[in-house]
Amino acid sequence: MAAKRRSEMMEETRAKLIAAGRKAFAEQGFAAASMDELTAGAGLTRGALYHNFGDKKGLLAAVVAQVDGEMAARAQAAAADAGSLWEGLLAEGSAYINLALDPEIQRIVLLDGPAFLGDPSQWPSQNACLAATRQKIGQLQAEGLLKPVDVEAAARLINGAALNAALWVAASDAPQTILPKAVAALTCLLSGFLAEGSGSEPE
Amino acid sequence: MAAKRRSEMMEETRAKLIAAGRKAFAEQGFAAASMDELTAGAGLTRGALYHNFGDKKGLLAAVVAQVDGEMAARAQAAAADAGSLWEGLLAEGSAYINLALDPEIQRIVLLDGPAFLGDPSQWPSQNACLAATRQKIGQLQAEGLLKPVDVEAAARLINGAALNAALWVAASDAPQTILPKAVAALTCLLSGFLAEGSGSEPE
DNA sequence: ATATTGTGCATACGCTCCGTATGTCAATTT
DNA sequence: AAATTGACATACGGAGCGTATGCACAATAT
Repeated sequence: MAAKRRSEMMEETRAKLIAAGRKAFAEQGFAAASMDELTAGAGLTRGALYHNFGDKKGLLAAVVAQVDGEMAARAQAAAADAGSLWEGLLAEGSAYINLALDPEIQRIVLLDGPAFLGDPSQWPSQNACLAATRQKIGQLQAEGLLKPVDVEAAARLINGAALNAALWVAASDAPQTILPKAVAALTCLLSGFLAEGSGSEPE
Repeated sequence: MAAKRRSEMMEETRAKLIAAGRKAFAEQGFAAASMDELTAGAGLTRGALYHNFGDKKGLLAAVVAQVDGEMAARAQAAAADAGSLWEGLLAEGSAYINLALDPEIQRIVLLDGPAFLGDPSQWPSQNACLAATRQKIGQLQAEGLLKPVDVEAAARLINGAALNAALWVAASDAPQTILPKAVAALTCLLSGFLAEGSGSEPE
């Protein structure tokens, strides 16, 4: 392996720490994860961690930002091949439920994130998922397909409903049987935003 | 003060610990709260705590159960003087948003609760709030006013949407101006559950 | 090329906190 | 009244976080 510049080394250790943190936080939860174990697993010590991220919560923030970005990408992908904008919103909604079934996402982003970093809308990563939903709703509203509700409020409600549904599905005995129920209920809920004679309603 | 029986003393110390825990968890969060300080504030030691609640999470569970019960009572009260069952559901929904604005409820029940005790539906307190919503939805559905969605799913979605909206409202700069927006959006969402020609739609 | 400075990270230390094991004294039992 | 139970306090050990300090190497200066 060729010699590396200092900045490259720095980025590499950051990446290693984030990867190790992601694994540890997902498996044990943020509170129970030990910084000593975590860093040792990455071939480093706590010194590197405090130098790069300030403190334990700093690493959590970095991990959350990474996972959040991946979530947004996956949700966008799910909504990409939808016929209409409205179907795109529905697809994105059910994609959120599916995303939240991922234990890693659930633990890190949905449970520990809000508990230790506070409200998601104030995270440095600025919650890419929420931004995507906001944008879709804005478009739909501009086309007159939705009732005139506050865009931000609608996005928050949708995301909140989806992630809570996912927590329920994930904690149940037979996730695969009640997952469709959750998606159906979410679709139902979303139809409440539709303007009266928009013509976009399913059948 | 007259002498007390042993069981009465026991209940009294439990109550004192729960009260102290409730205060400490609300002000500092569960993770940051010190059991030594907490118990000392109640004129006791950690010995009493471990004897009565097993461990730190045991106390959290007890506190959550208490607050959860109060939440359900307040939500029921808000929905009590509604004209119709449907309006009752709407009132309950906006009541949840208002409840979640309470910093104590937010911190203990909505943030630390799920993070440290897991999914609310599996709490020993069995989430009285959720049960109330479930029951209202069941009634409405029996009367044919709602689309045939899964009752549990609908209840989870509604509660999730409401609490997330509240987190958003609470973290904002001007809560009082965006609170009505959140309530309006929730009302909108809920109307998605209404059956087509139910006649219960507002105007 | 040698010296110097700065930086990335490791090591060492103190402090706090949790959980358990043990002790103690009052209340109940017989 | 002696014994036993149980509620709570005290004492102990271990672990973890954050900081202060040290070290080695890279980057720049001369």
